[in-house]
Amino acid sequence: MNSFRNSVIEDARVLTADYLPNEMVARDSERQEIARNLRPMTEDQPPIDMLIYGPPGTGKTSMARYVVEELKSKMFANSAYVNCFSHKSKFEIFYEMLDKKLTVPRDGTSTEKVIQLFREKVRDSPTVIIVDEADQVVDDEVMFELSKLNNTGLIMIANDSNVFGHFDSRVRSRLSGVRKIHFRSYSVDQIVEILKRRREHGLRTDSVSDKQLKAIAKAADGDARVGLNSLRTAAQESEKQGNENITDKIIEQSVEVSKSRTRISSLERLNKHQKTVYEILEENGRMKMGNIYQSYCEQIDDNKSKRTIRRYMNKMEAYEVIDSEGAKKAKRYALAD
DNA sequence: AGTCCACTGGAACTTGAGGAAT
DNA sequence: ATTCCTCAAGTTCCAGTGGACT
Repeated sequence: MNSFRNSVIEDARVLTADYLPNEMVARDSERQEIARNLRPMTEDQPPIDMLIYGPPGTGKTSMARYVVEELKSKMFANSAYVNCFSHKSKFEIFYEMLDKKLTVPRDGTSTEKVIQLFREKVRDSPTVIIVDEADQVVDDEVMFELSKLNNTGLIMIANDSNVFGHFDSRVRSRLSGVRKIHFRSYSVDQIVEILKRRREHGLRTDSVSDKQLKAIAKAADGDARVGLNSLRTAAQESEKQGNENITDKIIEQSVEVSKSRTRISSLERLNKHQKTVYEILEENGRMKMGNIYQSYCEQIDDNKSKRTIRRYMNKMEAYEVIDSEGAKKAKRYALAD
């Protein structure tokens, strides 16, 4: 790829959060549990469906992909991945999981047809379906259809464990056998370990010290993605400056850059109404619902109903953009820290 | 300890866009 | 061209709950 000798970076791909490492740090029991639930597939039996949940940057998606790759190395199996943040509807979700795309974007193919095509695809080869950001799915039929499919295993990924709350009882009972697996935030030491392994494969080894990795890990606050982005940003910046080693100053800057970048990217996901709520909380600090909604209506012409705003806020809370404390009348909302 | 009511979240209903059927 | 159907997004309605206040 690059014929020049790089001063710091040896393999940039290794430093991205999407890179799938060949072993996962500190998630052994979770790995085993996922593998155990999929294992029946190797004996032609239906696997146990799963919900993996936990805060951002705790390795949920990576681990799911990791275990599925592991399974594929042991048997003939396929996998399908769909992220429901950008594909929310029944049509889009099934369409995304097909590998032969139809004429883009929509050629009048009905949702039923797309599901039928997916069924055909899955019929002859056992398939693990990874449904990322499953809490974005509003239509409970999707989960029903997915859980009904033969010859497939289902891994759902979400931020909180209560994603089925709004589904109807038929779907809930269908999903009642789903095994829930909790991914907790990483400790500082665990993030250091993750960063060390990436350094080993992606960087010239002595370009960044253990102590510096620890500083990055501390700032990442349990979110491995933030840690990895900080390290990559620091490495790229040093490279650009032609330095042999990453300096503390660059580390400090990169941590800031990457933290604000994550914040911005989660803010970019908010719609206009959610942004208004965000700004109100930013300005006023901790507030109760009534006051938030009142200010919101004052600031915006085409205001949505209170119920809708509350739904939006539930989402913001699941994505850790805002926080709440107390219950009922004493409940107060604020920006997440 | 009793009443009040702000807040929550489930459920049914409405709206509007866009494809399918005739 | 029109009517019908499906789907997503939002609204209206409402019962339950437990803090706040007396």
